[in-house]
Amino acid sequence: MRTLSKRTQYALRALYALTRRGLDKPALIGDLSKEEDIPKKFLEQILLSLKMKGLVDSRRGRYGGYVLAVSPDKVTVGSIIRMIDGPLAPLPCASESNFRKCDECPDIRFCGTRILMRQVRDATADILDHTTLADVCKKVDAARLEAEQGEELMYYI
Amino acid sequence: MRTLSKRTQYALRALYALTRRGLDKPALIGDLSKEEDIPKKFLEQILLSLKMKGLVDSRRGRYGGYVLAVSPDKVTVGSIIRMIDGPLAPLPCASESNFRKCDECPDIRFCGTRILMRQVRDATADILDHTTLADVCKKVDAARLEAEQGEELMYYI
DNA sequence: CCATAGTCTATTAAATTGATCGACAATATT
DNA sequence: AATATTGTCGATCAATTTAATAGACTATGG
Repeated sequence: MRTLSKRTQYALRALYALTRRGLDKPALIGDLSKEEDIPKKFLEQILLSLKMKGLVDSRRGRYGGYVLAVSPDKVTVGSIIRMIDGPLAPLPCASESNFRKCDECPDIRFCGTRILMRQVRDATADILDHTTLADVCKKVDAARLEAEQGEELMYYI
Repeated sequence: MRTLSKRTQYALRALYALTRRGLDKPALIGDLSKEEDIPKKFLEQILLSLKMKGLVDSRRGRYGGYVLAVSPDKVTVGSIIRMIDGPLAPLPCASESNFRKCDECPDIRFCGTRILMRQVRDATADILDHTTLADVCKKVDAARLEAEQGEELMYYI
C-alpha cells in the first residue's frame, strides 16, 4: 500500500525532537538536521509549513530556533499526517476528512473496495488519532527501558 | 496517507466481476473493460500479471476469456494488494511481508514512527487478510438488499 | 483459412516526490 | 550602526512512479 512520505517521516522525527527539548529551549534547524539526519534545506521547508499550520513557533537571529507551539499531549500523529500527506484513508472515497467520490463509481454504497477501505481507514484513524507526540515519546522511552533491562539480564548469564 | 493505486483498484473490480460470473463462463477483457469502466489496454496488463501469479486463468481465441483460477473464498484482498501494490504497511520498516530497515535509522527498536506504523499495519492486515473476494461480494449484496428495503419503506410514507 | 481473443514489449505523458540554490529579512550582541 | 546569526521564501531540478497507449504477434475454434 502507500507509504508515508519522507516529508512526513522527517516532520515527525523533528517534532519528537522538539517534544524532548521542551518549550523553553529553541532548537536550530541546523542542529535538528544533523541530529536527526534530515537534509537541511528540506527540513527548512517542512518546519516552515508546520509553522503556518500553528504547530511550531520560531524566532530568527541569535538565540532563535524552533519550539513546539502546542503541548505535545495535544497533538495527535493522525493530525500531523493529515496536514502533510493528506487523508489517512487508502482511497479518497473512504476518507472522512476529505471525501471525494471516484469519477467512474456508479454508486458508492455498493462499491466493495470502498466498504473495505472505509474499515481500514477507521482502524487506522483509531490508532493515529489517539496517539499524541507525547505518547510516542513515552513509548520509545519504554522500549529503551525494556531493552536496557534485557541487556542487564544478559550479564547474569 | 498513501492511496491504493488505480492498478489495484481496477484489479479488484475485475476480480469481483469474475467472482460473480463463476468459474464456468469466461469473461472477455473487452466486456470487463466496458462494464467496469477500465481502460482496455491497461486491464490487459493487469489481468496478464494476475495470471502470472496464478490468480486467474485464460483461454485465447473463440469462447476464450478470463476466469478465476482460485475459489473466491480462498483469496484475500490483502494478498491481492500485496501482489500489485506491495506491502500493506505505511513504511517498509513496519512491514511483515517485506521488511526493510530505513537507511538513516540508528536502531529500529527505538523508532517511534515505526512502533506506531507497525500497529497500523497490524490493524490493516487484520482486516484485509481476513476478507476474501467472496466476502466482499457478499457485503455488497447485503448493502444492496439493505438499500432496497430502505426504498420499500419509503413507499409506505 | 479466418475471425476472435489473449500475449508481449516498448514507449509516453503526467504527476509526485525529494531535494537543492540563492537571495532576503529579522534579531541580538558589540 | 555594524555584524554575525538564524529563519523565510520562491524557484527550480532530477528521479521515480503511475497510468495509459500502441502495435505486432500468437493461439483457438469453426
